[in-house]
Amino acid sequence: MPRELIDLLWRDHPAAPQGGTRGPRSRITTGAVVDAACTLADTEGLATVTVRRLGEALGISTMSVYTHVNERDDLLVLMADAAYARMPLPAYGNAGWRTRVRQVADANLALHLEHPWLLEIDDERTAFGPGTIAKYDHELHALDALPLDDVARDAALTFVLDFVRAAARARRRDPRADEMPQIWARWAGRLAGYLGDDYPLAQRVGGAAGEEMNAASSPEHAWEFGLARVLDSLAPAADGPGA
Amino acid sequence: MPRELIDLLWRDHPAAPQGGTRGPRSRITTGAVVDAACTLADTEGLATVTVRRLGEALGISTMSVYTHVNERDDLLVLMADAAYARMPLPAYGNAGWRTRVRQVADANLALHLEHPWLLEIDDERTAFGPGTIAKYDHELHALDALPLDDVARDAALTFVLDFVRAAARARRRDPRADEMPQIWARWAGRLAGYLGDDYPLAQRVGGAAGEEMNAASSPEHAWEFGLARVLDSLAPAADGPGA
DNA sequence: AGTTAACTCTGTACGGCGTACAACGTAGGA
DNA sequence: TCCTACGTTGTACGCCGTACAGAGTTAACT
Repeated sequence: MPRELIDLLWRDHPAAPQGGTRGPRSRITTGAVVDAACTLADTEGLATVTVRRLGEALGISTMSVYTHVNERDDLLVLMADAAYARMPLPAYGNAGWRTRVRQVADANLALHLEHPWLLEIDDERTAFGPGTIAKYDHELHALDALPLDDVARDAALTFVLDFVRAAARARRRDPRADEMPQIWARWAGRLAGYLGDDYPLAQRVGGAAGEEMNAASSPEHAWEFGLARVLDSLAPAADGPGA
Repeated sequence: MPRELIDLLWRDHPAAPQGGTRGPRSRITTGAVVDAACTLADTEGLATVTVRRLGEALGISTMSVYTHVNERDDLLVLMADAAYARMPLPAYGNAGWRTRVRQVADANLALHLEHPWLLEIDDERTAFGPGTIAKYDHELHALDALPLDDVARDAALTFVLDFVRAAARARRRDPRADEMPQIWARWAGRLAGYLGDDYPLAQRVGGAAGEEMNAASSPEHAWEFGLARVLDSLAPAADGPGA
């Protein structure tokens, strides 16, 4: 089944090619492969989503995976689109643009916290998937009330989503997090020796930011700080170019 | 020479351990390994920076690389810190905060365009390197004139730099760029068939954004759009919390 | 009904990767 | 002089993605 990626992305669409009828029916669908890959990535990280482990999880041989997916890079695109497709896209009702944009930002943050591996997938071809397009359309409508032309509307949405991605990246649990206390214990003294009294501002601010990061409340603080600024930055457009 | 990463990062500092004097002098320094890795990444991409290729480029055996660097992940940290260390950090003079922040943003954009592989390195331990700390200190001073406490100042700088990283990521040349025209030629018709008249907003805006992206002037436009918004979003702080 | 062609499934194999380990060579300190 | 710390290297192991060829299965065609 060497169907092209575009047809695999749209495999649930009525117009999608279904492949010939000859030969044995495959025991597994492309959708099942993608789902298995997603749950594997959710539970053990994207790095463990190897073709071999995926075949094992599905109860098929390693090479059989390639019956349903052309190559690993394609699989990553399918995974990302599947994750986007599963996002709830609640109607905005008569909410104002601030509420709408905040809703979009919250939904995307939740998405990336639930599927951190999405941050590691950066393939332009994802843009042509049905889930991605549906999400894009829905999120563009959050900006309906703002007087932006098409290009500016796309740029504004990108601006918001890039902020969310950066916030999600900062919140992501470092795979080295378990060792960091020991590492820090070994490093702190030596680093202090190297630094001495140099860079007092960096030392003070960095120390404060580091403590804040362990304060548990920090991520929410940084999120609110940034999101408020993002919203403010879009506000002038709402009041016309003269504001 | 199994020195710890922290000591390798600060290898040029007078207080850094130099290792014993016994045995043959190594023909190559850690700095040379890092430099070779950076130029290799600049010219052929980070994926080609393998231990084997690095040894080849340096004229030493594969395993000799491990004499100067503990593991590949450590090498990436050293590379990132080296890139930061090489950034020019010009004095701000009496420029206002807007000029300063713009200068910081421009410098970081230039850095990421010159070394796109920096976007692929995301290791918290980089924060403890001398180049990274010097850069951090310098950039924090760009915000001197803004009435921000330490935690907010760090958050504001992160906000700016995250925007720059996202912009650089968008400008980065996709490794699949060469094939995209052919891919698109094969996909365009089928995608139109799948989409039909659905998602008219997404189709219109996406089309406009896509055309704009081929307009060569687009990246500068998006950059100016976003940067202006980032600066505006910091402005209220300058006028006090009441504004 | 028999043949053919399309299709799934699988095992083997190749060239890559990071790196553990042991052997060997080389130099200063005792 | 011998010891010992250190640099250098080759081999080997367990991963990875995937090309390829063969075997088994089924519907369509003659």
